[in-house]
Amino acid sequence: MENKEISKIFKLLGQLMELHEENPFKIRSIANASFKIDKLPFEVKDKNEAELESIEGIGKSTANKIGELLRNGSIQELDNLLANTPLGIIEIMGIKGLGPKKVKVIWDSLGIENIGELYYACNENRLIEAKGFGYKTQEEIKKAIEFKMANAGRFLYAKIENLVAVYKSLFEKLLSNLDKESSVVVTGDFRRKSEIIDSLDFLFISSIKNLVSFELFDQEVFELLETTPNFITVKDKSGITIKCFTCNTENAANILFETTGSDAHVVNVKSYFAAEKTVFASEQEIYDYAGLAFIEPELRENYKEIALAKENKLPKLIEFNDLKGTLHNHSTWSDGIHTIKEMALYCRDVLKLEYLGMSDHSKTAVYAGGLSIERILAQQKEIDALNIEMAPFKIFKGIESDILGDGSLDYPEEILKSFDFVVASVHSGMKMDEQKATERLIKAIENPFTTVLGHPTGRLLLSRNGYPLDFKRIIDACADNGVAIEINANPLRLDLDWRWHQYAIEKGVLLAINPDAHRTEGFLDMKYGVYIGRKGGLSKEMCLNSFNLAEISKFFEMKKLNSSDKTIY
DNA sequence: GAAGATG
DNA sequence: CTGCCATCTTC
Repeated sequence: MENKEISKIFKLLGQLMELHEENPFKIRSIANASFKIDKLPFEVKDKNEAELESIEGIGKSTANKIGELLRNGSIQELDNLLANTPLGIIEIMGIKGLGPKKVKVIWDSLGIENIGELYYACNENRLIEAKGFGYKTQEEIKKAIEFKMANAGRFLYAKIENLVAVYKSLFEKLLSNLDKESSVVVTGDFRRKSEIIDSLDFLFISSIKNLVSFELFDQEVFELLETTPNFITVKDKSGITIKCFTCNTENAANILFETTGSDAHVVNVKSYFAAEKTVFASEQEIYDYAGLAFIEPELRENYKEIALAKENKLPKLIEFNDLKGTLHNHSTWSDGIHTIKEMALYCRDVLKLEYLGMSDHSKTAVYAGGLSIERILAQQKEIDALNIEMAPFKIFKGIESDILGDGSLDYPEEILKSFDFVVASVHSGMKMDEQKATERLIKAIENPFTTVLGHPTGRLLLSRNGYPLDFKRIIDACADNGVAIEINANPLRLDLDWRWHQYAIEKGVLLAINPDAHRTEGFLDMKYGVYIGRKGGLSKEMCLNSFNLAEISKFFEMKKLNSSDKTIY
């Protein structure tokens, strides 16, 4: 069991204790332990109880509970609480805006025990009757429920990556019993590397007709949704839809092309066919037949890729190895769990990068350990020393500066001046309308010290919509001011959305694949940033952190040179 | 810790 | 009715 999971279980335990009004001191210690465990730089499962007890913020009883959880896979106290709490109540606690206190109020006073009832109560305007609830809260909750419903059964790419491999090998095994020559390939959303996956699609290639029936599946695990002779749809326990297509080896290329989609792409490619034809030896042949250059699966979204293929002007898509460094990362100076040195060593020795951009949180982000001016100066001293020690590897001094409500950055000019680069991002006031949010961002972009615009919309996929933006104006402003835009590589963000990459690239705006790492493993998220950049048509030439050390040093210097003859206010 | 909603 | 403060929740 990993720290993240343990932390989540303790969080739930704390919430349930609060829901059942247990001793506030005990609740505090459990909540505290949850927070601490998530931020530990080592795995709790590798330590014994005595070692755990010596961790600041974890006492004897908490250490015991961790031990119990690791031994038994459960905690008795939690099981008891769970037995006394309807499942629906626990689901309700997962809705944004509702913590244990408020959930208790609606459970007790309105008798609501599941999300359906809660939604009904919102629609009947009954929630405002409960103490602590007003019209605005009711509408927020209603929206949150609608958002949740609309996203049920959808999954982040990164969340189901392992599952895809598991199912693929399972299906391969099942099929090989029937046909030694059979093969299974992944198709659909996943093959196109969509940021959100609505269904896992597999293509079974075999000479046997009507190969797939529900008998193939473990009916304890899968629920049948739909079946036709060459197609079956099932749902697994996690709620994801799995589509299995079958074809023979002769039409495999065609069916792979069609099931990969997107539908609009397939239709558009076929419109280039001189005559209807379905037998191809490979996808390459399909594109040849249409008079188009081969189009990588992730580009097949009918977003100009066909016009580019027609002119043979498709970009050479970026690859992980094109990245020479990484910008926008956190350390123990703010809310990261590894020191600058640990982060730097990982970049240098494991990832073989040439540089690391540190950008901890700025002072307004107090909840994330944002840096006071004094601490910035101290951090920069540490970086200077590390740069001598680790040369030629380079650590750039940066900051993730909050963009305040009025669009200004978080420090006075003389401090902003001290950084090699500044990532400017919004962390507060996320409910602005399009006009206000756009003006605010443009003001931050026009700040001469802004180097990179961080996670432009603030979205968290499947959990929170970003604020609305006029993307054209934002990107145009970046082009005018020489500001790069981040592709935040955290699989939950992937923000800037790939649908805007082409426009940015056309305007000459560089995109930075930023992991936003809070620990060494966080750097690996850059893989997802690369995937989504590829989807947006990003080449290494337009990626800021594909620049080598000399190039990016020059880029930062030029930006600073330009900013020195401008003033902010 | 600040900010927004509520009472 | 207003101002002010306490509580809950999020970032």
